[in-house]
Amino acid sequence: MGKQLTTKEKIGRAAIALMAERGPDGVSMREIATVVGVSEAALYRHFANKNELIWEVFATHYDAFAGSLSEIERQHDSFEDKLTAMIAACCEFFDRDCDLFVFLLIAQHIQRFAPKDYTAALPALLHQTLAAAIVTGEVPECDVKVNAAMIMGCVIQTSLYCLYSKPEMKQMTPLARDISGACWRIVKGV
Amino acid sequence: MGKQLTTKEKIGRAAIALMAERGPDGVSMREIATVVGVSEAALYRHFANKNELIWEVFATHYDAFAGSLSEIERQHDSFEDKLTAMIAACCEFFDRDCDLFVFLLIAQHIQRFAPKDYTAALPALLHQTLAAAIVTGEVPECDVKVNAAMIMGCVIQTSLYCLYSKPEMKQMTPLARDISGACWRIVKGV
Amino acid sequence: MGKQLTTKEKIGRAAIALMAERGPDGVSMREIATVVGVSEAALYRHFANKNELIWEVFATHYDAFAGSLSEIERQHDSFEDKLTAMIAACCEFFDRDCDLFVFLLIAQHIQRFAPKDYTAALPALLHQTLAAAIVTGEVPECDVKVNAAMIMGCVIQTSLYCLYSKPEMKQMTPLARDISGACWRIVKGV
Amino acid sequence: MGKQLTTKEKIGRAAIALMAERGPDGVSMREIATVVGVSEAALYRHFANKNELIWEVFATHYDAFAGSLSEIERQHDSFEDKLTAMIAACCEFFDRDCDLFVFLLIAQHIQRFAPKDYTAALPALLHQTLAAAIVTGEVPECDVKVNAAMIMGCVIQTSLYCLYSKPEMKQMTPLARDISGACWRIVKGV
DNA sequence: GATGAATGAGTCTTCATTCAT
DNA sequence: AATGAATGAAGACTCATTCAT
Repeated sequence: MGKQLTTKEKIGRAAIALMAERGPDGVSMREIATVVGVSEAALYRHFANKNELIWEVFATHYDAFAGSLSEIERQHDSFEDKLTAMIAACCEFFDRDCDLFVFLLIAQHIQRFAPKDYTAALPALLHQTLAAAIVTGEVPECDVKVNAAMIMGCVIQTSLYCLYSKPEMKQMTPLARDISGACWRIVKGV
Repeated sequence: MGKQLTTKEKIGRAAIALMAERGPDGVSMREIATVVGVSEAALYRHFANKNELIWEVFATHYDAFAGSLSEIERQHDSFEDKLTAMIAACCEFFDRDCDLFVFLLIAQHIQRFAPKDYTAALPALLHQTLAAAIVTGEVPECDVKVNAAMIMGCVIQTSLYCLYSKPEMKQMTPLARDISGACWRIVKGV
Repeated sequence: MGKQLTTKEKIGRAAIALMAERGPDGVSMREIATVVGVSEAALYRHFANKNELIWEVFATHYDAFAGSLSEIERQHDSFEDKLTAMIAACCEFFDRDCDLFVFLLIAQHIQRFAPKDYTAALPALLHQTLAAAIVTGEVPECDVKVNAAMIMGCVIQTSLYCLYSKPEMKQMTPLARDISGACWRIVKGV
Repeated sequence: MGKQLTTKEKIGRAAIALMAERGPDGVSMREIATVVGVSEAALYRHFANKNELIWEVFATHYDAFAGSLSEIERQHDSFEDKLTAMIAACCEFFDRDCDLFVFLLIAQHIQRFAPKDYTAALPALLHQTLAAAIVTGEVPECDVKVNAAMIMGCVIQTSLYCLYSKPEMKQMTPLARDISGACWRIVKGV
């Protein structure tokens, strides 16, 4: 049960799968329609145009993912626990739905389709969490944004490594402890 | 003096500038030609087609950059010095020629245009350097590829942060010490 | 009534008319679209590409024509009657739809667009008919393929003569008896 | 000796070879230049433009061939001898220089490049020869143009048969007697 | 909800041709 | 004689989008 996808959801999934691989500009509406098995015109019954399709699909999943990470953050007390749990969640997410992970976190060009005042929720979450940890003295004073960026970099780049490792893609979950350990050392300083 | 660029070089620069921003698929030959100030057909006297233009421009600069990093690596003795110097070089490169840096290191989709047997020189360089440091005991045993990926992630993601920081782009060079410190802690372990 | 052509058929007719005159390479998709009165893009809803357009149009009509000749062949008993009737049919065809005749029989380059294993049905029909006549003793032993070629040559070249005869094109039907007489003499030998 | 071709001659030969296969519209100036081994611009030092190149190359060889056939015609007395010799000459020509033969006699579209008042010398020669034979009573009264067309058809279509016969092209010379015999029967009537 | 047909603008690419050197 | 660089026009084809049904 629950496997019944609406046409709109199918379109979203197809867009994600295709664009994870080739980016928004590399995927045509025709291609998406073909994969879904509907006519091109049908796409326009569900999304006003290509831009809105991309953005709506992105925003929906991005918000959901950011929300779940935020939830995880709230469920842990120490910064180290928060960090470890969030990174573990990212790794599990990658292993569960690699296309979506890539689409959300790696296809940078997606930003082009964002509304003017859009601010990315994920970096923001990391900033706050890190800032709070500085206040509590768990981690020493540091440039919050730079350190948040490095943490994201550790996760994203290892994902890319897993993605492109041949002959068959590697799993991220086994690397979760290594990554969170490294990130903890990044912020913990000397 | 000496700044006389050939048409071919101008085409390459235009392609880099445009594609750094929007990726290969987001830039048309017409656009490149317009920026350079020549006809579209003129591009084809210098590059067989769009794919070759992309790849030749990428490979030329990528090889040069990888070569210079390799040189830097050779000029230092301890792993910590190597790492610090290489990251500093990356930061200076970003500040000096941000478009090219982005085109080379961030626009991942470029890989699509690579010949079959292509292997990226930059990760390879990091792998070797790190592996050697493990042998000498400078850094403890670890998964070389994962740690190399995290180092690259730290550099790339902070670059992205600088790139998108408004109102005006930030410089990477002031962050060089922070980044190399973090990377050193990543690999040095507990 | 009944003359309502679908767009696809109109495209086919336009292609035939234009290519009969100038050959496949001499006619652009734009030209065909203009003649039909649709956009260039519309052609691609009906044919995958130019090659397939050419080949599908050719094959459809060629098969139909070969089929009708084959039917005529079956309806007659003696070889002389078969030959006479088939040549008469060719002449009537030319007079009825000169463009199509030229497109099918004269524009030799069409063969370039054929699938690998394609064998022309018309020469094959002539070969069989002639071979059968040799078996029954109606015509003396001879090189079937060479004689079939000469028969086709008589029809095609007189068609060309009619086509280019000025001021106004000549009719083939009045020449039918002359041509079939000549062809009969070719094969009957001394 | 004598194998030293001028650049202009090389261009002509290249054009013939390429256009015999794909027709004038199927061959680009670039292709010709590449085959000859000169730049495209060099072609324009020898021919004003593509049309003139095609026409000049065609006219030169066509006139030469028509002249040689005309010579052969003059060297024989009876119509049967003339016919036999001319057809033999065609067959030898085909075997000696198939590309040129095809370029001259089969690529019909060449006519498009002819000057306004151009009249084909080869059909004219046949017409005259045949008309003269009617006057002398060697062949019975008949439509000169139609019969000339059929004779040409016999030669051209058998050439096509040889051209396309696989695996390796057939020779025309062995068929010369068959063809001239057939042509003689065409015109000799009952 | 969905589709087939259509389109104008745009894609990459090739064309014949020119011209300074 | 020859060439490398250039170009405007045209080539085939794809794009996102619309609309009558």
